[in-house]
Amino acid sequence: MIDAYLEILDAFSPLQEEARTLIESQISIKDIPKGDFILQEGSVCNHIYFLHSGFARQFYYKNGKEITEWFAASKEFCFSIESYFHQTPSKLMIQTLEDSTVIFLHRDAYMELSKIQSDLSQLAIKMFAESLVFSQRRMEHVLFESAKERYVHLLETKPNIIQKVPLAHIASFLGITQETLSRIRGQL
Amino acid sequence: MIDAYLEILDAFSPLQEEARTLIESQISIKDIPKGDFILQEGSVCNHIYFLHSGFARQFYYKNGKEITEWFAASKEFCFSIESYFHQTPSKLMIQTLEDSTVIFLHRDAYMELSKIQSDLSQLAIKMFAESLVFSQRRMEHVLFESAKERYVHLLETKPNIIQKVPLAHIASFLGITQETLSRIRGQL
DNA sequence: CTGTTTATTTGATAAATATCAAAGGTTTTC
DNA sequence: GAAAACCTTTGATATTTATCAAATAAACAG
Repeated sequence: MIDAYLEILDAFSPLQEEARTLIESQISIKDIPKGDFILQEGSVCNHIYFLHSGFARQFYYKNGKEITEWFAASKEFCFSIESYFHQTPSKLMIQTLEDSTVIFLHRDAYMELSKIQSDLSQLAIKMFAESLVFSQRRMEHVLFESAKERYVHLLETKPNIIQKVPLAHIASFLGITQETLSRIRGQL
Repeated sequence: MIDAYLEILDAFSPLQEEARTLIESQISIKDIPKGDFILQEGSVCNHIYFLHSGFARQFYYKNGKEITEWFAASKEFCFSIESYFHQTPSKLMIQTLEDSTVIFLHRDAYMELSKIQSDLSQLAIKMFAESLVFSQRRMEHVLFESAKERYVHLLETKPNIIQKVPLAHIASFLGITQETLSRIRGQL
């Protein structure tokens, strides 16, 4: 399990033996049953989470409504960007939608090690850079595509999401209402 | 001029003397007259640009129309995230809207130095992390605020933009048409 | 299974924004 | 300082999406 994790990190940015050993020393693994929280509202996000298996949803409350910000599938990462970087209480929650196995990479330890081991700092740079590219692209979709186009795009990039997630969550992720999404689906 | 630049970097993430010296060795400074391009379409973005003075606009073409992605004011940074990280030809252009003085930090040299000097890698991590937080926040505005709210928010964060930038650029940045923006202004 | 909750669809209407067209304003340029 | 180019506003209408209300459909618990 850890090997698979290290391989995925290595594919991002190459890691020598030393870096791998350091990472191994700073991770922990937990099984989290369906419906439980990986990150709770109000607590500080001190880890980057990797879903070894399972499926999770990131969401927060806005005007009393749940807003889904992101879905993390198996072999993907998630964390609260703002809480992690600013060390503030998270308004974001991360909840499993299936029984999941999650690898926790501890922030402070990782940050410290990244100062003395350049493979680790390069990995951090690469990961945050890729997130930034990704975030930028999503912005473009949100600004210039219709609700229908965004839904189609989501289906293409996360085809299995439909089976796993209630419509309302997908709608809030797309920034539209549930009714609109239902009508869009009717047209396809 | 370079000192002011190093101070700003240092405020992001502390830099020892060695790191400062290395950065100084990798920057160049250019005066760029109003209307000229800091980054042209099709060329690879090999620098992070810092506007020592002046004002610039980042934009690209989508369906033949100019879309403004961002404005960089004096003492701010800009670059094409995607071109810089993926080393692909930029679809984004950066054009000055005033006579400007720009400090260029060279990518490859910086990346190499960041492997051997941890202040530099920590600076990169910090800058990209902050960009990510910022991008995330903008996403939230775009998804859940009306055109009017976004315009008001822009006025609050960049109050001098109105004097410097034609309406059409602001409208495309906000993801709305020029006519809608004109009507919003009429209501305020 | 059967009632209850939860999720999804459908309908009628309202609000926000886009589109197309044209009229006024400003700047710029020679 | 008049013509041209550019920028901004205004009007009429169309489209997209939200809102509110209700009807089905599916999942779940006892």
